[in-house]
Amino acid sequence: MSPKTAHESRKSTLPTINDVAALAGTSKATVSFVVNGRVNVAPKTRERVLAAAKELGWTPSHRARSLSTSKAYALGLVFARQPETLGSDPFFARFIAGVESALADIDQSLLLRFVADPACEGDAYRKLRSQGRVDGVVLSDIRHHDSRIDLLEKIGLPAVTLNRVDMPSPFPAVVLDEEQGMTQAVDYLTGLGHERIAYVGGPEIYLHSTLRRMTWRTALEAHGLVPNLSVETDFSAADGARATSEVLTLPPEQRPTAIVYANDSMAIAGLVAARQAGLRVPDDLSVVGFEDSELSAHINPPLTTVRSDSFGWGRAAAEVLLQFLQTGERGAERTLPPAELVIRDSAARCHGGDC
Amino acid sequence: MSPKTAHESRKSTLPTINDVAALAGTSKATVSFVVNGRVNVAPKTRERVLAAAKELGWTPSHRARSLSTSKAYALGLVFARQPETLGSDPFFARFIAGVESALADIDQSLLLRFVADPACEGDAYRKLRSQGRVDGVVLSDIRHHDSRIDLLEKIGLPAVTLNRVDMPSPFPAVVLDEEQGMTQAVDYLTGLGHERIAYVGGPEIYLHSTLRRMTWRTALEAHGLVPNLSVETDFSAADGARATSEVLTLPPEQRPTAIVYANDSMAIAGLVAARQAGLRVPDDLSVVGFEDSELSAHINPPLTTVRSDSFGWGRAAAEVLLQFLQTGERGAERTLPPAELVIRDSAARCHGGDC
DNA sequence: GGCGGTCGCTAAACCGGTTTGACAGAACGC
DNA sequence: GCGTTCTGTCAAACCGGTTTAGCGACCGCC
Repeated sequence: MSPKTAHESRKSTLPTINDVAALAGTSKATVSFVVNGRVNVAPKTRERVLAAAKELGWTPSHRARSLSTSKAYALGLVFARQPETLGSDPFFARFIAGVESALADIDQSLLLRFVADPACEGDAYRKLRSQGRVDGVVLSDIRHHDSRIDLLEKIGLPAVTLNRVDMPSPFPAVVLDEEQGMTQAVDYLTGLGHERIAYVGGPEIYLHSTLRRMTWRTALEAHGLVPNLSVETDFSAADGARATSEVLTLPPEQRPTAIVYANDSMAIAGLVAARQAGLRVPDDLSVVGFEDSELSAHINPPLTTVRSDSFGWGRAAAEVLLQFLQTGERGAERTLPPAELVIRDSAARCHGGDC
Repeated sequence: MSPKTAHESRKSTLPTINDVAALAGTSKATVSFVVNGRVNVAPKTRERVLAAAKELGWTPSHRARSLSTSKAYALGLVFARQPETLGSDPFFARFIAGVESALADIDQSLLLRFVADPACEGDAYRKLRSQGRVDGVVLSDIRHHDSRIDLLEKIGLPAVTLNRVDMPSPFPAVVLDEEQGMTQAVDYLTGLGHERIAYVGGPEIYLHSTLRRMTWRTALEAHGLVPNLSVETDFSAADGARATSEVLTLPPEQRPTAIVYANDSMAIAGLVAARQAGLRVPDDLSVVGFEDSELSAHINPPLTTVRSDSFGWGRAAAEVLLQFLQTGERGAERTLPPAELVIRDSAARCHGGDC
């Protein structure tokens, strides 16, 4: 660590706006005006200030700026899930990366919080608000009549919701149509001749779980089929395997010839369970996943699945929330390109049983 | 939104320390002393203050506290990876959840940043520092002679490194011995009679990639075997499959009878590729993974893999960094329980070829 | 009774920005 | 030539905490 230029070696204290003002021979106010592009500042002065800032390597202190403007310049994201289940969920990483990408561009940041106990969830939001750490929060994993909506409205913490909620909400939503992908999946399977198509879904406490199941149901009914085969799981691979085994123990004439899963982990685990039950995939059983994880293209057979742009969803969520914070208007709903079926090889023409 | 009690409906402005002081009939200083458990405050006064704070629902403003103490109460974590590769990496979610768990306990927070371009990496750290958004950073994915060490020292941003670095470092390290798991894996395979054990590793720019490979090499040599089968990948499932195919095109007498992978995604993709090449797993080829992803227990055959406690690693990293920030002393190195081989069914006794 | 010391508390300075109100000086209108 | 507006700048207040210096009151001691 040889001494560098004067300001780089003085590492104990960062330069402040006062240093810049002194060097530029102006007042703090002028410096502030310059960096914020505010009122009229003479071009010559502006340049002197910018030169001084550059020389000192000064950037406005986020802390001071945050205090004086009463803004946190950060958004929050509270996950009420076990880290275990997040690890295998490709949505998670992609989504937060998307949020982050929108925030980093404008020097804001993302504050992540994990809570195990749903009871702690409310406290987490309250604390985020009362400590003033975030300007708003992104609400994912929306539940039926989600109590967070009322809570956030009460404590005055703005939010954006992932997809619409099933109640009046003062907050904007960013909508990614997953129904379309689900419908495509069912249509695709019926097109292959399947008539008994099961659905292995996520926990019904989540709105999206129910929505996906209802879509599956509606799509089946549209083809005159009976949606009587659905199993609820906790989203884990283990539970996906369990659900699969369960549904495959049915007598052959009731047993599904195709299964749609709520995520790829379960689809893969289910596929394996089916094989262990003596079925060939896709010959005896067709399998369709959801989310399109990295691995799904590399298993055998490559997994047909429903892909959605989680990164884009995260980015859009951040953008919508930021705009909501600025304008205070819910504004027009932001809609993303719908989820789409990507066809690989895990589903095939139905030829067994009574097809 | 019916009006609640007085202070809850006054949602536009949060209570401040002045409100609390006024209600308790004391000065701001006394309130500050109480919440920080500082100098002597009469028990009666303390209670009055606490009661007032509770009644108003007051929590010290993070913003103000941050400015006056010149601390950010946040740690940073910069990932120079594609979000895609993070999504499938179970390490990522577990690790950040671990860091978060340590921070949330003490009302600090984690600031995540993703950079695509390595050139942007330095800027990200500089900005974090000059804006004063974090008190320190966690350095993961350490590279050979990692330039970040010098950079952080120069700009005066404290850090903790995941495992030791290969150069003099002023920063503490939190060490999780992955070599032991790798050695166990190789020992286990040789114990099963394997003599040609390949290694499909990650990018050699990472210290841990090289370290794992060297450990594989050393372990083989300890058994009198020749470590001539190793392939470098980019950690993706696709590249794992590619590497596997590559190594399996060797003539039978050179072809490996077992492969150790640097992560589970590659192991699974590799396993599938091997089958497509006409090999049975584990009969013709044994496969060992790394990381123990959720799915690995649910594929066929269940994957034998090396498990490390990423959550604990994250938590420990945060703790070590926080202590480093407080004391300024690197302190004793923090060592975690080593990675361990978990034996499932993807490796078996070698019976083919010249075993 | 005088004195030093401790206890409990407060006023005020400070952290580093933003923002308001005022004020010179130049430009302008008549 | 003088009043008026406009420009560019700055001093000072403010955001909401922490921290220091200091001040009465009370204590014990000689």
